[in-house]
Amino acid sequence: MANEVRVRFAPSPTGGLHLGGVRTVLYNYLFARQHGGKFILRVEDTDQNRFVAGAEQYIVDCLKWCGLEPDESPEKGGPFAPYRQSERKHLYYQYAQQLVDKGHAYYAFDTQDELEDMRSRLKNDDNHNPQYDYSTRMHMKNSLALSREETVALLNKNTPYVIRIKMPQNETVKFTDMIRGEISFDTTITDDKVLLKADGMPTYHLAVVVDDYLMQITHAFRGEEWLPSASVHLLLWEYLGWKDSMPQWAHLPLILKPDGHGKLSKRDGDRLGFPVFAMNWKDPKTGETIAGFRELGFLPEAFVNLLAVLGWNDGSEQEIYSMEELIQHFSISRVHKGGAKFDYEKAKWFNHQYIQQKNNEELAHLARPYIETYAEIHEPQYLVDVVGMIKDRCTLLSDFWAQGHFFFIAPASTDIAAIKEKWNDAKKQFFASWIPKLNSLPDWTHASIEASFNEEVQLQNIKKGEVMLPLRIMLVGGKYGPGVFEIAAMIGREETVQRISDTVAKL
RNA sequence: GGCGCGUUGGUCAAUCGGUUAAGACGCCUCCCUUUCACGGAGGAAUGACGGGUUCGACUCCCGUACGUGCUACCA
Repeated sequence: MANEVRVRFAPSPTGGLHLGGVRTVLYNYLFARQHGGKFILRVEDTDQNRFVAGAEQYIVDCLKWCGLEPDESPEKGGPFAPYRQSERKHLYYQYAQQLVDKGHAYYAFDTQDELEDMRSRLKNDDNHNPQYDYSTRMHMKNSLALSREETVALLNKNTPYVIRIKMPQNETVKFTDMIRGEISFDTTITDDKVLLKADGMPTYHLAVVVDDYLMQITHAFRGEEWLPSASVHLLLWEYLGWKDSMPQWAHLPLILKPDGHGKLSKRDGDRLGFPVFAMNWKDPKTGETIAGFRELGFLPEAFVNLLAVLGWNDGSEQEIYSMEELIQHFSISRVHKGGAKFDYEKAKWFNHQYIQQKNNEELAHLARPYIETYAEIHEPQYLVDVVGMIKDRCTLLSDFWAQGHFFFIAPASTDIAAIKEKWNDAKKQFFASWIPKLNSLPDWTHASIEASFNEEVQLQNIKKGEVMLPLRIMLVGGKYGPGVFEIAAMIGREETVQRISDTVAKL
């Protein structure tokens, strides 16, 4: 137990779960499984203003869909419960107080207005963001600048306050990141971060340290955006006297917008036409739904695979990995330092690969909902056969309808124009005389249909190519799909004849 | 502005001082296919820039540029 690997994913339940979040989960999960350790889901819901109903359940559902289920979580429980920081509120104050007692933190009574005032007063071209730090703290309303009596008086009057860390001056904080190697910061440049908010809730900075310690986290993986504040966390580990139990850090590279600047955000999805969230997310406030990979027709295995290799590779040429292979091959030190632009085309390629790998029974099961939205499926085996015939040309599960609708219902629209262009009496005659032959064909197989077609071509002295495309368009609606005689065999005699005569009538 | 982190084709990327600088996606050409795909064979396309160190740098060091992140009582 003492040396057990324990990692955690600590999302803030404020909305949909982003690609990058899922990748962070994945890397945590792989690392835990690889070391026979535990993967913990801890919900960081310390900001009550940003509470979003359903967001936590959504995250849990996403992890389930991806097959990345935690060993300990708010819903599952575990030896370090509760796993929701809002339910651990009572834990944090004592540590903040401990820091104040040791002189590493202090009470600050400044109101929002006073804070804003200081910032706007000090803001200039050389200082875009004035900080609450060594240079300003003695001019503010806090227990460092005020006398002991004044402080006590304010406290007794129940004046709202926060507790801030007192960042030391001119110290260098160093640590070794598992991905980036040695990283150092000058403590002077970071501000006196709020540790405990006026509502009694901890900020991320305090909560992450306290909970990582209490939950015996051994390795902490998080996004690169946390790097600048790592010095605060390191100092906290030290000041709280827990330095020896501090986890090893790894700051993951960001996933960037495919077209240029900045990290990928949910807005980019709508803008560029691809999903950013794992599953559909419906914002309970606006009612707006943001598309997810799942609903768009991605397989969870493909989604996990493509995320795994976005920023990591094992040095080989392998690109397709099962979860077991990922667990075996993954290595945090081979994760890239630089951010990666997300490439939706490549993402689709992965999904196509996984669709091809699946057997037809499984695929039929997965494609079923996408088809049932539009048409009734009478015979399960029929679906299985159809899926087998069209899976080559399906990249997303949703493609099964686009590529196979004509197996279930007559084409909603037929590309008449493409036939009309070269339509003539000879072709008209061909179909007119072929229909009765079809009606009297002794057996209805793609081979017999094709043989009959060839015979008729001979008889009418017409070029086969002249009538193949019209036939396809009549049955399918457009210039696509598997072999036309296979389609005819599948949809049956009656339907085939019906579609041919219906289309001919329109010409 | 300050500070951190990063930088190999359009994109994902291998290389861990000596290679004709892999591979994949996408793109282009051809083959297969009387459709569309799949598949097969080819092709175009890469070390930001400038200094060092070294017999030798994509690889190590330093600058510059560029990108990106942070700079909240948000995570």
